[in-house]
Formats: sequence, C-alpha cells, structure tokens
Amino acid sequence: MSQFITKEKRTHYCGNVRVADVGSEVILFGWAQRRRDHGGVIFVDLRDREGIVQIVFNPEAGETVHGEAHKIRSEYVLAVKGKVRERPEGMDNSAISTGQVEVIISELEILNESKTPPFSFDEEDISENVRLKYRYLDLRRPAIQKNLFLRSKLAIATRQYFNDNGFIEVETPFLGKSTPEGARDYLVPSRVNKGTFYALPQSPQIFKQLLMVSGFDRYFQIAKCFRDEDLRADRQPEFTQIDVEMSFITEEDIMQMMEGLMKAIFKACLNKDLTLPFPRLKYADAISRYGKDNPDIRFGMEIVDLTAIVKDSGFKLFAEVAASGGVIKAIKAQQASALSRKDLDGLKDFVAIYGAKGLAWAKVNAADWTSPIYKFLIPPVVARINEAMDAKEGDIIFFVADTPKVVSDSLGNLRLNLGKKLNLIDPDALAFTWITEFPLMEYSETEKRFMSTHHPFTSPFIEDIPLMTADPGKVRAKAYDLVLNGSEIGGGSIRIHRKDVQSQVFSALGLSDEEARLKFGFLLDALECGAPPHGGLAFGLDRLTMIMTKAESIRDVIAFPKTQKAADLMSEAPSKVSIEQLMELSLKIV
RNA sequence: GGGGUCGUAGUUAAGUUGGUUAUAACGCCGGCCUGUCACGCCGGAGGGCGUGGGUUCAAGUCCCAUCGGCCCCGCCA
Repeated sequence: MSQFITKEKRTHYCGNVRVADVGSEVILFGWAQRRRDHGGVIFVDLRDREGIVQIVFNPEAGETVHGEAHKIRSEYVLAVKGKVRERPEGMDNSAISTGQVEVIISELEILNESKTPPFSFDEEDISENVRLKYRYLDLRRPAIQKNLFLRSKLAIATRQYFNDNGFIEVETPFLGKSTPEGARDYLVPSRVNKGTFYALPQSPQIFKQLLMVSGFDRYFQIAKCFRDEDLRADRQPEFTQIDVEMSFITEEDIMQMMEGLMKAIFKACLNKDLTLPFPRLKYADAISRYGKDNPDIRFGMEIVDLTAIVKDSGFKLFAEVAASGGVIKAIKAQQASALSRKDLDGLKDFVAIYGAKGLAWAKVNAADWTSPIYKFLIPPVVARINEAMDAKEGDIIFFVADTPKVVSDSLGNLRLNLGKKLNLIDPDALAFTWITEFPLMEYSETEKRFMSTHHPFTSPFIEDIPLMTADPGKVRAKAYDLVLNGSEIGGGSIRIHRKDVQSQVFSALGLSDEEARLKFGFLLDALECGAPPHGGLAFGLDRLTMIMTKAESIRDVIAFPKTQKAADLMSEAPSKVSIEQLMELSLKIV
C-alpha cells in the first residue's frame, strides 16, 4: 500500500477543477459519492466541500489502479492523482461546477472504506430523526455545508465591522447567578458549594452593562445563550447572540451603528447592498396595522378597524362585542377567487388557534356580498365597510370580532397565512423595520402584576416617568427591535443608568428595594459608581442566518442542534449520570 | 401543560371495509457491460409493521397505554 497522503499534497479541491487546468496533473482527496462501473471504464463522482468532479478510471491505467477502482463504494475516502482533460464533445454536465472537465486517474489510494451510509448525499427528503442521528453524515450534504459556511462568513464580517468601529470583544461567564425574571434557567450544580447552583446565561445583559460602568465604552461579543423553554422551528435551547453595548449614545446612535452592521454583513455574505436607513414603525402602529410586533411588511393586506362602523349596525354579534370592550377588525384578500369555500371554512379553525371564536368572511360582488353575515347587515353598512376596506369585486374580506388581543393575534397570523397561500410574498425581498416605542411593561394576567416587556433595566421615556405610578401600561420604553421579513432578528434598549429611575421601575414591577437588592444588588451598586448613559442591542445570529440561507428550520443553520424535546439524537444527551456523580454533588433524583 | 401530524426493509413511501407466504422505488450483494453522470441489463438478499398490552377465529389495519420525530398554542424579561 502506497503512502499517498504523506508524500503528496492536494493541488485542488474537487469542486474547483476548471477548464483552465486542462493538461495539468492534479492530486485530489475526497469522498466517492457515486460509482458508475461500465466494466471497462469506471466513473466516480468525487466530492469534497467545494463540490464534485468526475474522475475516470480507464483500463489502460493498468490492472492495479483499475482493479482497485472496482472496489470503490459509496463514501469511500480516496486520494487520486490524474490529468485534467476536457470532456469529449457533448459529454458536458452542466449540473456541476466542474462539468466541462474530468480527471483521468493514474494513481488511486483508498484512504478509508465506509459502511453503506443510511442515506445518499444527493437526496433531499430524508426524515429529520435519521438526519439528526447521523448528523456527521447529514453535515456532508452540500446544502447544510453551504449554510454553515455562510454562518461563518457572517460571524467574521461581524467581528470585522466591530473591530473597524472601535469595539472590544469581551467574554462573559457561562457560570453565573440564577435570576428568576425571564426565561427558565439551565442550572449547573456546584460541587464545591453544596446545595447551590450556577445558571447558564440567558444573555450577557448584566455583564455588558457592568463593562460600560467599567469604561470600555464599546463592547461586543458573539455569545452563546441558554434558555430552558420549549422549542420551536426558530428556537433552540442554546443559541448565539451578537451582543452589543455602547456608552454615551442615544437610540439613534445605536440604530445607525446596527444598520451599518447589517449593511456590512449582507454585503460580505450575499453581496447585497442594503438601503439605509431602515423604515421605522411604532409598536402601537405595528399592532394596529399588522397585529404583530414583528410585522412582515413584504406585502400589504393591512388590518382595518371597523368597530365604529359596525357597532350600531344592528348586527347583534358585532354590537355585543363592541359593547363589552371588544373590537371588530378586518383584512382584505385581493382578487382571492383561488380560495374555495372549503379553504374559507378551514381558516375558521386556523384563527381558533389564536383564540378567535369565529371568522366571518365576505366575497365582494358587483352589487352585494356572498357571505354568511350579509343578511344581518343593512346595505348602507355594507357600503361603508366596502369603502373602508377599499373592496373591489372579487376581493374577500375577513372579520374577527373579539378582545383587542385576540383580534390582533388572529388577524395578524391570518394575514401571514393568506400572504403565503396567495403568493403575495417576494421570497427574495429583504424588508427591515425598526419597531420603536415599546411599552415599558405589560400587565400579566397569570402573574397579576406588571412585567417588563423587554427587561427591568430598560429606560423609560423621561417624559413618561410621571405615568409610572398612575398608569404603568402607558409608559413607553426606549427599546427597539429590528425585524426582518416578519422575524425578530434583534432587540435592544437604552438602559437605566440612574439609581432613582431604576428604583421606580422596580417598584412599578412590584419589586421591593430589598428584593431588588437580593437579585441584582451588584448591578445597583455599580449604577451608583459612575455609570455612564448606555444602551445596546443583541441580534439572534441563528435567525439571521436562517433568513440569509432561506432555511426553514433553525436546525439547518446549527451544526449540532437539539430536537423539540431538547435532546441530541446523536450523542443521546441528556442522559442519566452515575449515583457517584450525584452523591458528589449532594443531589438526589426524586 | 395543551392541540395537530407522523412512525411499515438501510432509505423514502403504498398497504382498500381487519382475511392466505406484507408491496414498490432507491440503496445493498453477485454477474455482465469501455462514456456514463439518478449509467444500463440479469439475478439475489433483506422487514413482520416504534414499544407494551387488549379485542378477535384472524391485527400495519380496531381499542388502551407508552416512546420518539415534526408543526403550532401556552411559555420564550
């Protein structure tokens, strides 16, 4: 057996061999994706991270090489030496980057054999559990590799940008203090301090504020964060944030700096030139026009409030909802004849997910409506609705009458559903929006108290501070989210840097000075030691990568992701541990 | 915590109102083949239907429980 790998150096990646290399001798390493053995000539598709090249074994190469080539099977690891040549007339393969050339092999070494893989690498429809169990093989697939290469570019462009702008990257601890506010913590038992626990960070929030107190002025970190909450298609228990904090700045400064980051990232990764600044939308407007604080503005179909028009229309259902503090709102699907009666009925079930008790619809005709509620409405009301909705013949109007929250949730999601169903969304569009003027806190029915919308260190609008005791829900926060194509990709705020304001916020949240001191004492102390005005933001690197790669699942942009039950099917984590390990930690499973 | 959906050869799927030895394609193994690129042709092996109960003369097919994948609601400051 020759010692190919020790005596020869690779000259090309498989996917990079081109017509310009014709005539030259190349050394390639890669995996055999497919073998086409014609008895005489044998073709092998040799694959590496850059792509595939066809290598050719002719009988003329000699008994040894040709005989060895017969043994090649799927995913064998090969080293080959050969001469690049142009493919014979009419034999080009436009499906691969190297399709105009092939390599006539003179030497072959099988560096390693492979078990028959559970799936082939040019397949698309492989079930997720198989993919995740053999993740190391799944990661051989070009589609996934492409995503991870882009993710890497994104991280590098980020570091480049922040470096160019005078930021310092600081690592903050993974083992920290559990804070009961917010998401559930992942806990790590302390061996040295029996009965106590560290928490993995949900975000470096407090530490980055402390770095501002320390005077670093501009900080960033590409930080792993952990949240022990249920998973979704765009949520993993461990995820990556691009975390940023700046001192002596306003919201404007931060938004501008972040817009610059987005521009740099999209240029570096996709060679796209973004137009700045991004449009802005106040939180209240986002909710009323789109029903969501992460609106997808790639298409219209805005929500229209019809409460004033229908509350006295004589239609009992609408009147009752309006009388009890509810609202009646509607969206309009333009020229939606594609929607069958069955589709319309199905949508009723769809809005029920969001708590809507019903969904009324109306097909707009030249002179009237086809609608289950038409008979309850007198013609002038129908005319006023048509006018408010700007409805034309062939349009379909959807009404929901319920509490403001249910109406927003159901119409906001129905709008997205219809947008997809009716192909109203340009898949290549990049619609950024800043959402501003979030409420500082919202009343929680389950907790029976006000809770921070963002987090308890978010600065209120100074002019709204008097409302803090009188009407806490009305206080606006100096907080902003960046939304891209209906996905929240980042959020941040100006922080509170004065202790008196911080105390007021804590008390509005129902937190006594004592409790606050217990939970965040060191931060409060720090704020009293010359904290500069500061603020920042954090981006979800995974979600951003998802959008840039058009991935449907966050698992497709993370090398080794978890399933919905937060398990790793490959390594079988989490797992039980030995009784000795538990005893060392003074833990007992109940 | 809740709703939905799926689980049948290595993989992807089909399997009628429960009825003889459970289908197909790809993959795999063997043979033939000097230009294919999802190579072709001939032949072959391979599963007892996620798991455990139950109903029945008879269960992928019905019932109960349970495990797991995916999507969603709640949750995610």
